[in-house]
This record gives sequence, C-alpha cells and structure tokens, in this order.
Amino acid sequence: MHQISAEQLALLKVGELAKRTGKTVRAVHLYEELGLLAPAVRSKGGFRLYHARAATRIDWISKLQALGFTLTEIKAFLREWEGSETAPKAIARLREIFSDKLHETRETIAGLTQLVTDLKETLDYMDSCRSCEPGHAQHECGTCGIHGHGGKAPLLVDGISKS
Amino acid sequence: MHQISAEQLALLKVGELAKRTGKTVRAVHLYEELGLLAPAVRSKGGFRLYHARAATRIDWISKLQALGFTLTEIKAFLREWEGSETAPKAIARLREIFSDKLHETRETIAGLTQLVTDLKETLDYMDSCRSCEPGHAQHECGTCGIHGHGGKAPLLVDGISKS
DNA sequence: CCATAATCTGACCTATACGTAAGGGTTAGG
DNA sequence: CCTAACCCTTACGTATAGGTCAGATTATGG
Repeated sequence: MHQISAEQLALLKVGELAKRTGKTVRAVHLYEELGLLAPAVRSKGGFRLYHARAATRIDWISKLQALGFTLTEIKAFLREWEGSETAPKAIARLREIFSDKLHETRETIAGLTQLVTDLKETLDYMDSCRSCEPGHAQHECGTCGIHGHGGKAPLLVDGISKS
Repeated sequence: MHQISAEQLALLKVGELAKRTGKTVRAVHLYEELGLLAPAVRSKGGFRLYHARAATRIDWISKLQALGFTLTEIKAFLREWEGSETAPKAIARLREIFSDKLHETRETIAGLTQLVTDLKETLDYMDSCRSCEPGHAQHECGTCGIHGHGGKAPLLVDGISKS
C-alpha cells in the first residue's frame, strides 16, 4: 500500500520551486548549501521535495537581497533567530537590523536621487551640443564655447575628455 | 640645469591622488591596468606623476560606479569616445547611455521606495510584538494572535519562521 | 650620507552569487 | 520496458573590485 498523504501531494520538486520563485535550480541548491533553506523530505530516489512555504522563504531571501543584504548576512539572521530563546528578544534583534537598513536605504535613495538630478543636468547640457557642427572632433568638446553656462561642463561629461 | 616646469610642480604622486579622490593606491593602479587613467609622466625613478585633471577623471569614474556601471563598461565608454570621429556622434552615444541609465535609476529608486514602505510596515508589525510575553518562544511567532491584521505577518517577518 | 616614507612590479587572495559541465541516477507516461 | 525530462553530486569557472603580501627601488628631509 503506497499511500500518499495530502502533505506529499503538495510537495514541489526543485525545478518547480525554482520556477515559482524566479530563481534557478542552482540558486536553490546554493541556498541549501548555505543553510538558508532545506527540503521537507527527499524522495526515495533522492529528489528534494519542498512544501509551499519554501517559496515564501525564497521570496524573503530575494527581498533581503534587494535591500542589499548578502546571503551570508541572511544566514546570520536565521542563526540568530534560531538561537534566540524568547520571541521578544528575537523580534527585537530583527527590528534593529531592519531599522538600520531602513535608514541606509533612505540614504541610498537620496544618493540615487541626486544622481538622477546630475543625469538630467548632463542630458540638458548635451542637448545644447546639437548645435555643434559635425566638423568638430570629439576631443574638442569642452572648448566649443557653445554652452552658455560659463562653459563649465557637468562632471559626467567633463570626466571623459582627455586624461 | 635641472629645470622644473610649472606643469611639473603641479604633478601629484599616486598617494596624493588617491587621498584627494578618496580611493586607495591600489584602486588607482587598477584603473590604470584597465585603461581608465594614465599618469601624465613618470619620474626618472619610475613614480607615476599625475596632473590635477586625473582627480576629475577618478571622480567621474566614481560617479559612474555609483550609477551602477562596472569598470569594464566605463572602459568601453572611453574607447567608444576615443574612437568617435566627430563630436556630435560621440556626444549622441554618451547621451543615449546616460538616458538609459536615467530611466534605470528611476526604476531602481522606485523599487527601493517600495522596499522602504515594506520595511516600515514590517517595523510597525513588530512594534505590536511588544505586548508579547517573554514566555513565548521565537518559533511561536506567527501564531500569537496579538497582531490585529488578520494575523498576516509581512513577508519580511513571515519568511524567517520555520522553513 | 642616512633613514624613513612612499612607490614600483608581480602575483596571489578574497568575497559574492551563481553558471556550467560531467557522469550518472530517477520519474512519469505511453 | 523505454524514453524524455528531471534531478543528483562534485567540482571547477566567471565576473567584479579591489586587498595584501613580498622584495626591491626611489624620494626627501636632516
């Protein structure tokens, strides 16, 4: 009698799990090697079998990665979590980590926002290059006198000319 | 007569250049290996001597890196630039690259902004854990019933519990 | 002339997150 | 039973951006 439980019916093979999470099989294997994720069971033939929650775990990993955490750091969170005796302690630690990352991410956004401004200025500057005559050689850029702004090119343009 | 020109007086040794740009000497060396930057001259003993514009070049590199370009890509820009015959062509190409990156950066910011929202929600959720009794074990998180929101924990919290 | 700080070249090391190939079982369906 | 599609383990490869010696040479102020 080879009974199959409802549990087992819901189990996913690694390829399925990968597809659902947008990762590759190799990535899932890696997460396991690093101790971030383990299959619920193995088939008698050795296939990894996961239940649906594994996808949640992987989505979680992905989100942390997007926040800039490395897999090694993520592993550390898990170990800390597992090592915590009480819930309040565990949550407090996690809160601290997330709170720090929140600030960090805001700074990152601020930095990128500044870069967006720089890019826009740079594009504007380059737009005035449209009145440049095709006869000019590229190494003459910066000496054309076309640009009104006191001739000062933005760093993103200035940096490329003659070292 | 060992005359020293005004030009030479202004030259920087690699350590100086590094300090001014916030990079390490090794990084400057690397940029040279990759063809991103070259010293104006060498001292008779072989020391690299740069003029001030080298700092501009390095700042430019740093900015591009912050935008997510790799050194290899940056090198490609330089080669394209140098290979361009006319100024308009060269500028047009650069404009395209920057324009693309502008859009990409905006998307990156949007993504990070969403993550900031997620983090805030997650922190809020965790705040309600303060009423959690110390008696609770961390693996009980998610089953405490304290949190009002239909008990649904945010992914950033949910992902960490039992795989 | 001397000592100390800075530099030089060359070469191997590190960390991150997988990719890829090899050689060989396992599943599932027809 | 057979076969295609998957999966397994092992292990080396890749790209990025430097870090870190090591042994030798140069620059410089006293």
